Amino acid sequence: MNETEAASLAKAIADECIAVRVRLLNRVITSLYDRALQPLGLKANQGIMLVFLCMVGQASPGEVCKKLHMEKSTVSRNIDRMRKKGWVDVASQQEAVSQVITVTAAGRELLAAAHVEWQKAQRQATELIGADGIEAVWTLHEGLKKNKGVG
Amino acid sequence: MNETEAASLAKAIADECIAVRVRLLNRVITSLYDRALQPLGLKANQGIMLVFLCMVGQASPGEVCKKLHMEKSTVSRNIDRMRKKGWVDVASQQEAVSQVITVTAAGRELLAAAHVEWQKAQRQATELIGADGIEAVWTLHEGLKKNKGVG
DNA sequence: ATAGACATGTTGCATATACAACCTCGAGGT
DNA sequence: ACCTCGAGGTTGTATATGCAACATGTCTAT
Repeated sequence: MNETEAASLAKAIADECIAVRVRLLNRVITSLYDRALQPLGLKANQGIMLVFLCMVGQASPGEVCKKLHMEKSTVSRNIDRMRKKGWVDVASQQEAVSQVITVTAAGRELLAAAHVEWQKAQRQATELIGADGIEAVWTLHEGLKKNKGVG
Repeated sequence: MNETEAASLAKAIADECIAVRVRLLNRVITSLYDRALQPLGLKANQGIMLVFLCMVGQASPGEVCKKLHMEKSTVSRNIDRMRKKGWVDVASQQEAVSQVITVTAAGRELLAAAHVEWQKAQRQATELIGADGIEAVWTLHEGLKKNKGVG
């Protein structure tokens, strides 16, 4: 395989690859939200987890994994960080295997503060990808909900 | 802010948030490619960089950053890992600030091997998101190319 | 000339992600 | 009663990501 062959093969991959585009989109979008939330010491991912937990009231780590399609070790360590910051409580239910995560009052206050910053990022993201982009994101998300059962 | 207020605020965010959906999509899609490329010791991101470098022949780290919209520290460390594995060469041009990265013969062989595995992941991803999903991804990518100048 | 701005990379730190290995506990089967 | 198995979490290791700080070399304005 010489340089010319490699170049044309590479171009074929680059022209078609879904992962290239999805990962690029992820980096661009995530950076908008990370920067907006930075003053609160919150990253996009923990923000997403906080929103999910506030929404459902309480959940086990396993439920967070399933709904957000995050790896269990990621969830485990993120919950630990959030617990250390006082945003959530983790209770090992007596006689039960699974834990129960609840959001503290401080966590709810953080959610309220994050909402303001989130709106800024959401506005920037909307401007960046446009109405067509929004619709495209929703199309993709609906497909995943159908095929993966994610939240 | 009590639990009820937090729950409805959280639901409003979850229902609209672009980052939630983009990040979820990224995790799902990336895992398909990571698993397919795993036998080669290659992760999706280094695969993307390898494809880009093969396609253009040679590039500086800065050019990789711009085209792939990756942070310069990410590129710096990834190039270093790829150099250690013998996939690329890095030459500090004499009298020049910027470096020149080229793909080695081993790197081109890896590209050829990765192409086979890539096809598997690409097929899985296509099945997962469907024709509508493909079109949506392309819509989003075209928008980013227009607004961000990415490759 | 020389000082300061700028471009280019590297390194430190923290979080995010994922696979693998491990631990613990409860549920069934024998 | 005991043993295995599986579900649920934690920890180890590695890569990915991004901000901040730093190092270095170039270029420009004075």
